[in-house]
Amino acid sequence: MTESARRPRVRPARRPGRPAGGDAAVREALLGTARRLFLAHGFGSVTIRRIASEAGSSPATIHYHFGDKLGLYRAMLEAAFGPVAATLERLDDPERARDVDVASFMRLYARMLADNPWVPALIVQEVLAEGGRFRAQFIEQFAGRLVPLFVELVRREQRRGDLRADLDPRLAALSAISLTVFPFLALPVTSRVLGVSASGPALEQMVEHTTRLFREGAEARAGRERGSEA
Amino acid sequence: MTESARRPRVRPARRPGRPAGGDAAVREALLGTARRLFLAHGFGSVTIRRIASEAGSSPATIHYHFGDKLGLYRAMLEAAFGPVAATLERLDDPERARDVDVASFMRLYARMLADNPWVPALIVQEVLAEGGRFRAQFIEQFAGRLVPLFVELVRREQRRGDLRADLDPRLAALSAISLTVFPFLALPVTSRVLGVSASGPALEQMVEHTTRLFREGAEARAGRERGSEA
DNA sequence: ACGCATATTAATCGTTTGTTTAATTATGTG
DNA sequence: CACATAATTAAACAAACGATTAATATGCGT
Repeated sequence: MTESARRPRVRPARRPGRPAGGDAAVREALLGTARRLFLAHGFGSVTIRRIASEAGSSPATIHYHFGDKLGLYRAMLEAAFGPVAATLERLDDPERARDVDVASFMRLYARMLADNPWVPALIVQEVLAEGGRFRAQFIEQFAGRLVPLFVELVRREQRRGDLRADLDPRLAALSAISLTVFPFLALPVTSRVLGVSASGPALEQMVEHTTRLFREGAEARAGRERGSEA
Repeated sequence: MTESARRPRVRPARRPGRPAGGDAAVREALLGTARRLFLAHGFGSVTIRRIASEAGSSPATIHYHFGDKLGLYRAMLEAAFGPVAATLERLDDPERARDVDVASFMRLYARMLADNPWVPALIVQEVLAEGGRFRAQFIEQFAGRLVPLFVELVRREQRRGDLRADLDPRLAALSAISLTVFPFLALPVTSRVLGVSASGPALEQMVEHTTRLFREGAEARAGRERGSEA
């Protein structure tokens, strides 16, 4: 009687049972692979088989840890937006928020985006895109607190006389955010057609350019006020 | 012999055969429905059954007109980006391009986005998003020609002495595009957290604010030059 | 009128999908 | 060292998917 009569024909790469290396690395691997694949192809175009396979696991393990595909997706979002939440926490502290201005805010925000390169991509795909599954939560948790904070900063600097009083604070805040965020969102295009980068010295150069353009475009100067925008 | 023995049990809403109203309206309906659904839910999450159903047609008709799901998708993109192509044509004409400046370019671009509200959404989902199926084509057809044109406009105004000579023309062009495009991309969020709109008088107000911020942030003024950004 | 080309659908095919179940192996505890 | 618990897999399921085919009805040139 040959060996193959008793054993399965092909020795599988991994057999059932609790693994020896007892830690939560499997969860992390699944979340990381899910982030990469959902980002690269979209929720509907990624199968849990593929996620499990590329994470060195199986579909049933996803079910065990996250319940279903949407559960894995939600857990991935929760983990991936962590750095954004951390940045917001730092600004909500009234102690620190006192001596922050629009320019330093723009710098802080740009560096967070540069340090976590999947965040711009997630914002594009899950917030800005129609049907993005994270839009409502993003507005509630982040945009709904961060954007008014930006507007308030502009108002404060207007009262101080640093920024033009005839600016609509909401439009000015929107412009500051545009100048800060869009270059990261457009990186896949601009890196090809402009050769720009958003890391290393090029990042600092870009942040410097951007904050200066906003500052000089919005600052109060003698004999410059026109009819109010608001 | 009863009638039901010869006929199908239920008279279907529509039976096979070439329809009476003989025109290409079916194609248009399919393209429009596809645009709406692909935009709302993403390529992978939309079934051709649903597109056909909501367009009042059948899956086989999609196969007849477009070959397969990807063929319908590509035809939809081709049709939807028509206005962008038209705008680019207007600017590539050397006759008209002579007396256009950065500000008027920003205005033109903003109005095109406002007039075709699905264009920003498509740019988000099919160009900026990772794995966007239109990215390469968009770069080749639009961004690759439009962005250098923007850079050239900045350079021209620098030579004229209208814009600061120490600006990096590529970063300045990027800022102009950021200020123009981002507000449309972010509309789903900003309309909720800022209450901004991008139509009617609010659009003109936004364009006016944006062009002025760029102009005054980038214009040449006495005693203002610093070390070159380039 | 006739007949070929055009446009449409119902029905169905083979896959692939997300999910579930049952079996299997390791860990931790008393 | 037994035994409950935790973590994993192979296998299988029903449902849904994209695609195809054959039938069918209209339009149109002759």
